Amino acid sequence: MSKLPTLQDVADAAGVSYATADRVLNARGNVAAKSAAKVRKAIETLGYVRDRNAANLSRRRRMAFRLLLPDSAGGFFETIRAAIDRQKPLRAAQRIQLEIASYTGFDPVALVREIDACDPAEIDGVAVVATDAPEVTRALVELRGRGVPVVTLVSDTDPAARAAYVGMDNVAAGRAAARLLGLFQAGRRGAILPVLGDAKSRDHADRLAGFREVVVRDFPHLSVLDPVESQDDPTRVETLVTAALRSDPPAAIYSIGAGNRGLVSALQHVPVRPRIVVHELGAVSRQALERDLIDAVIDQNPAVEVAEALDLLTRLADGTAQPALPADLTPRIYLRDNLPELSGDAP
Amino acid sequence: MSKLPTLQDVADAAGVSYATADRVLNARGNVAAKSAAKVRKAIETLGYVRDRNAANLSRRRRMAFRLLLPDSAGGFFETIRAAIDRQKPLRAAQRIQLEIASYTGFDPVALVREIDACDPAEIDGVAVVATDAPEVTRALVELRGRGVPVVTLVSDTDPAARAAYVGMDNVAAGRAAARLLGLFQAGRRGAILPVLGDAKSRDHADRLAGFREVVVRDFPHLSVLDPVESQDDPTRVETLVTAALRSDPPAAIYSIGAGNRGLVSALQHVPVRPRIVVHELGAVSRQALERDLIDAVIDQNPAVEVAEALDLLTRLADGTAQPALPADLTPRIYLRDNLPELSGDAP
DNA sequence: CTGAAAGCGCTTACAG
DNA sequence: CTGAAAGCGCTTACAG
Repeated sequence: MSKLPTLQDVADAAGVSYATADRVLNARGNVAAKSAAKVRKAIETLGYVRDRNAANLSRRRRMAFRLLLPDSAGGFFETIRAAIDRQKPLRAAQRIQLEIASYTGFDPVALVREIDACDPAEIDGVAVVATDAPEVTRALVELRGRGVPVVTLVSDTDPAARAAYVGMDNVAAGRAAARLLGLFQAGRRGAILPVLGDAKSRDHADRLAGFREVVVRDFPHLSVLDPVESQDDPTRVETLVTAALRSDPPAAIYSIGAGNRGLVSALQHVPVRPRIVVHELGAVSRQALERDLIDAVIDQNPAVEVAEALDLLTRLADGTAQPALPADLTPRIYLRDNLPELSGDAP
Repeated sequence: MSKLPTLQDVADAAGVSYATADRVLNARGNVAAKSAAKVRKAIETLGYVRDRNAANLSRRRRMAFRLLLPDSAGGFFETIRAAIDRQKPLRAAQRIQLEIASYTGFDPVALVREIDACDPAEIDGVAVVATDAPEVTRALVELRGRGVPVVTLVSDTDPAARAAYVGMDNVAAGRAAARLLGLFQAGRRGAILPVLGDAKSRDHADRLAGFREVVVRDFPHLSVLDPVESQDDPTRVETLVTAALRSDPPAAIYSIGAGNRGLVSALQHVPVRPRIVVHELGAVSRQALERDLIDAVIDQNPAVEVAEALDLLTRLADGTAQPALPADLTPRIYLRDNLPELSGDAP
């Protein structure tokens, strides 16, 4: 373990005081050009790297991040909430506090209220499951104007309203679903039924758009049926899918929203089931894969997304250009063969 | 930013000295049962969480990890090397030094030499691309016996020889490849050609075994041809595939090893190409996806694996049960639609 | 423009 | 069994 150089070593090598070395390291100014040059050379030759933890300690850096989530119970946002809770010990040990604030439904007014409630004196960063509404954009822009870093999580909004979007590219996810189902048909003709949660929801609309794009371009022998809408309600999903399977069974189903439980129920006693791709790896979809009731799951690892959002906020709040950990948030494709081990992760 | 409690706060609340609070926090013993109870209660009620960074600083914790890699130039291990280099600034700022040691070929003797060269006085952890050879296992067991944490990376060995394996489950990868190609055939009969690098290499053998297992069980109408072996040489791959496509073209090809460049060349002017799944997302396979020369890539995100291995070693060397970041190292499936953005990552 | 000193929240000897 | 003190590598006032 060869000793790593400290700033004191740098100062000694440069023949200046610790304080001067610190001034050039942190570009605080008020240093003679000659001294600065000497320090810079010493940093270079010694290969000095600042100890980030010591720096943060002396700075008394403590961060509090607020995560703004829709209060929808069960399902996806429950998973997000669980992922946040699982991050708390890790972040607490780094003096980073995590607060969850829930807003009712996807109500823009409620969300704006929560955004406005973020006090720059208390909150060092905000991750928000956003919506497209202009009043939300306005509120976020204003929050950023007050100096609070903002990232959108899972669901994006106007780029001007956030430093970054941490979440899946839903258009890409739809495209991938189309590619899978298209290849599964192996050139045969057929119709695909999209089961939407809500056509007005941005992520669902994006997935459908990507899906259509690829089917039309690369699988012209396939047709996309008019989507049915379930409002993410499993019972409605079951009814809709059962009806579809009875009349004129489609060759494939692309389940774009939630309600996998209903889908699975509808499939339980079908003699020949269509090819099926659904979203979100949870207890239900996982079991459905294992029982061969569906073919593939497209997932946006919520745990990784949460971790990435927090890392990003930390770097933004720090101001300094910190190196990042690698993360790939592209849509993940799970078959029954490449499932991750269970870890209390699935809702 | 409500002030987080320090150990001093705990000591005050418990009515003992800082040192005593520290003794119970760190289970150092020599504390009266009554004092210990008071401290524990104070920790509980205050919600005290130790500042890990301050602790590490005062401990002068500096770590040096050695990564033992085969010296094979180009291709996969080049990517691993690049991922390690990209981790250096991040780890250096946390006082963690990274050293790469290369051993020739996959030669067990050379690897054992490198393992034995790890001095417990200098090295706080070792990540090794291992092989199955018994002498390697022996050397690693001995290294662990000297108190050095060991994890295997990318390629595993006897479980007794390491604390954990960080890498892809190659059997699962083979299964997933079979599932994809099986579904792509949509019930039609056909033959699949496996293109191996080296049948004696553990990871290739595992992939092939998983592949066969799923084809036999779930796609009995498909047959698996005798694998051809390329020694991961692109030119050989090209020759072998060209020959196969000329005589009796298979319905699909599963490229298990390296040499994607050769595969792509062979496919360049084929009128009707087979369905194709290959391994490792790199510049070549990426472009092949985009040009629709292949259908899917199965990838084991090397950058994430390296990060995970280093995190694991840090936790092992620390001794303390540190909370971990989420990571999913299961085989990743890329189509042309869900590719990650380029980031100088691909070889 | 330059420097000496206190303090961040811990751990580690050292003394009772 | 208990406590007081120094020090980890930085940053932040404060004084020249």
